[in-house]
Amino acid sequence: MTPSQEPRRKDAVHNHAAILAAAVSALAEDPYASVDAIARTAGLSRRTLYGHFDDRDALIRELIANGAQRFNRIAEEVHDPDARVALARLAALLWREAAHVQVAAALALDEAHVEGTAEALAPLRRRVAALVRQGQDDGQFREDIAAPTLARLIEEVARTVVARTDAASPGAADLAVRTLLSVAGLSWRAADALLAEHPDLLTSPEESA
Amino acid sequence: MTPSQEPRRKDAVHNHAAILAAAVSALAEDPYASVDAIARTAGLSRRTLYGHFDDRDALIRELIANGAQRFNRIAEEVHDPDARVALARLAALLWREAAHVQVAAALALDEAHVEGTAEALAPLRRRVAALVRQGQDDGQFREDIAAPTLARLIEEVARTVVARTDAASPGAADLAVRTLLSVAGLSWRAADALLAEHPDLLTSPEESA
DNA sequence: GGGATCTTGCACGCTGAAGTGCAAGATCTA
DNA sequence: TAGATCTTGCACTTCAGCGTGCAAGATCCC
Repeated sequence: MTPSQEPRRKDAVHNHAAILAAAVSALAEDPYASVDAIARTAGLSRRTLYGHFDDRDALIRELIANGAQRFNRIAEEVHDPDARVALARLAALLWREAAHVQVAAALALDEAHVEGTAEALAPLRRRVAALVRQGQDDGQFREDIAAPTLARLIEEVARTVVARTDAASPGAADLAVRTLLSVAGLSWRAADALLAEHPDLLTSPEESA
Repeated sequence: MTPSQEPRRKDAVHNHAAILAAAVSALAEDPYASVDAIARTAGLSRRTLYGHFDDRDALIRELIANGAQRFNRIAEEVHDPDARVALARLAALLWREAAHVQVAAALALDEAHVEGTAEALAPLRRRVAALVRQGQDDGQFREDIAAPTLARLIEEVARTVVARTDAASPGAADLAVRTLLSVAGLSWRAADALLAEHPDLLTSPEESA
């Protein structure tokens, strides 16, 4: 609520960020990583962590807030008029935040934080729901499953694919995108054709060699 | 290994089973349910549970063995020559074991028991892998994803759908079946048509009114 | 009924993780 | 460089969950 702080030393600022980053990677591996493990991952002592966060929960809450902001921003970036393309793009963009998504997914399933994450991710959820409705209205998405259910299904499958796939392996992002289009109702050939028409949705989002 | 026991009192036998059943339902809700919670769910004291199982791990192992046997038996039951139908039927049959599947899924993700569950479920896994290969050979399943990857994807999605769906809600089983066919590469209309041709795959497996 | 078998409550001990206080030392910043 | 700000190690408390010993009472089975 009050992001402004009285002037802090730069190493403190740095460490605060380092702890959050460490929490992302540690929790992505083990959703129940201890405070000690997180601190150590950040190269700091457990005691120091408590200088930055009141308790474990405060850390988690800040993590959620951070992640949600990223995701919701991404959701706003997607503007394609074609719901299929929009869904694919959303998936591709979120893929780049894989580690963050994994943590968010884990926390979203953790009884203790369901509420918080649900609330924070509401904008992203709304975007998905809107996409699904549009996709169905345009006759591009499946109609054998009611829109809210389908939206939820897509969320869950996305969660799973991100969480249970080695993000580093080549083609992993493609697999995620293709899977979501399939769940949305497209045949694999239709999805394939769609991606062929939109090469920007494939593989590396940066135009590296 | 030695299921035969010297004669045990019938209440003891009953309680042993009750504990296993309680473990299924308790762990389905909370994968980290305590021994105490499980015992209480069975209407027994924690102390009694330790009379039936050496420790928590022994309980879990017996649970895995039980569940795996059910699943593997189901996997053997499926004989349809059409891979699409076979996959759908497999999903439909497994759905009836939802609670057991949930536990197995949770345990399969738990670092401490991955190995055990993986081994126990190998037959089911092989069946899925074979189905996928056949489906691809017959040109019915997607070919944009390599067979082993697709098999894994189907497993993961199945896991998710079962775990994250209210098994009691009407049509939940249908949703699971349709989702898996989609992931296999079918368009939703193709899946719909397939299910229309095989009404026995839909809804209640028993022929109730 | 009576002996064997179970169940139960309670009191332990053990472990791991959370969170705190404090004083000494390291690091920034003005 | 000096004072403010951080970091750290260590000792401590709390708490929850696991696993055990034991004796008293309940239940079963012959």
